[in-house]
Amino acid sequence: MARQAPAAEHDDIVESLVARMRAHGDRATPARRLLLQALADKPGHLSAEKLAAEVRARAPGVNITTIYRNLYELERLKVVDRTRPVHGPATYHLASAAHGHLACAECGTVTEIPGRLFASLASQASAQYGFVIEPHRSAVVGLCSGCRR
Amino acid sequence: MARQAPAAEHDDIVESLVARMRAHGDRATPARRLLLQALADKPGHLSAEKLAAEVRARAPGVNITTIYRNLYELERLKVVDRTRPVHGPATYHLASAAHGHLACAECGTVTEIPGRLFASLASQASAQYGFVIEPHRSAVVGLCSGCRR
DNA sequence: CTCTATGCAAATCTTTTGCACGAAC
DNA sequence: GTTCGTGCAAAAGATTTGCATAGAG
Repeated sequence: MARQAPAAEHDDIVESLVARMRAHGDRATPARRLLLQALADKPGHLSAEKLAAEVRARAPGVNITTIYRNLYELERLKVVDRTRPVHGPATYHLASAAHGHLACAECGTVTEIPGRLFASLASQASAQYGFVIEPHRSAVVGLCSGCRR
Repeated sequence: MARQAPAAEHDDIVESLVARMRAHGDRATPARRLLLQALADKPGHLSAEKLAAEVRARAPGVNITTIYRNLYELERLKVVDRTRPVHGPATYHLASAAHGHLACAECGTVTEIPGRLFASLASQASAQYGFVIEPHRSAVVGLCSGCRR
């Protein structure tokens, strides 16, 4: 339902995130709302440049610098996750449910997988190295089913 | 033993890798030998710039471009692995025994761990997504024991 | 001698920073 | 009215590319 209004569906998500920012003393600006909306609307992992394009579709004046500065702040607040693919610019997405990433070295595609697949690795890394892994920030490199052969 | 001649210890490794390159039609140049030697001598994960410094210690004229071009070729031949840390330039190291990486998001340290810790994740990624992971090319992000608290 | 590898300079791509002005509270 | 956010320009950092020449086979 509401197939014609995909953006509106995420208004509540955006507002709750704006509230979260304000709780940290950050102000609620149009550019921020639009950035959060772009992150909420687009399921995939987007680069700063792509996100800027999304924001500009509604507010043409927004500079890429603003996008970077807000992404940096959002990352600090753990609202968004930043992942670096094998090649090209870093990608960003809302820090949703626990999950990890499979990044294809060949085609660059990033696939989300449930965080529980990291359970075994997580317990061993913790026990043997005192290292606490954060799957949502990690990209495990390899070859996807399409590029495998 | 041979504590005073750490570089010489790896001469055979370097030569076998040079041979491997020649088998692919690549020529054996001084810059390449020195790059491979730097990779063999230094256990850690080094950036192109650091590797250039190592090479220049013995051959001052070598350009960073040459380093990048050779690293690209070595990566293609699967002689070296390339990993992208959370921040900063990509790092390179010899593709030795199967292993993975734990990259601390706080201090940037990269820790090598045995590839077998990825066994569970590997089998599930393969079974459920047809994705073949390559732990040696992957950096699992998190917090190291020192930065954890 | 032929073809690859390198040096050098310049371009490209991604991200960060300084500064002055405009907007949120 | 203060303080923070943004635009613009420029810088910085990392990597790639074009071209002429030096060097390996």
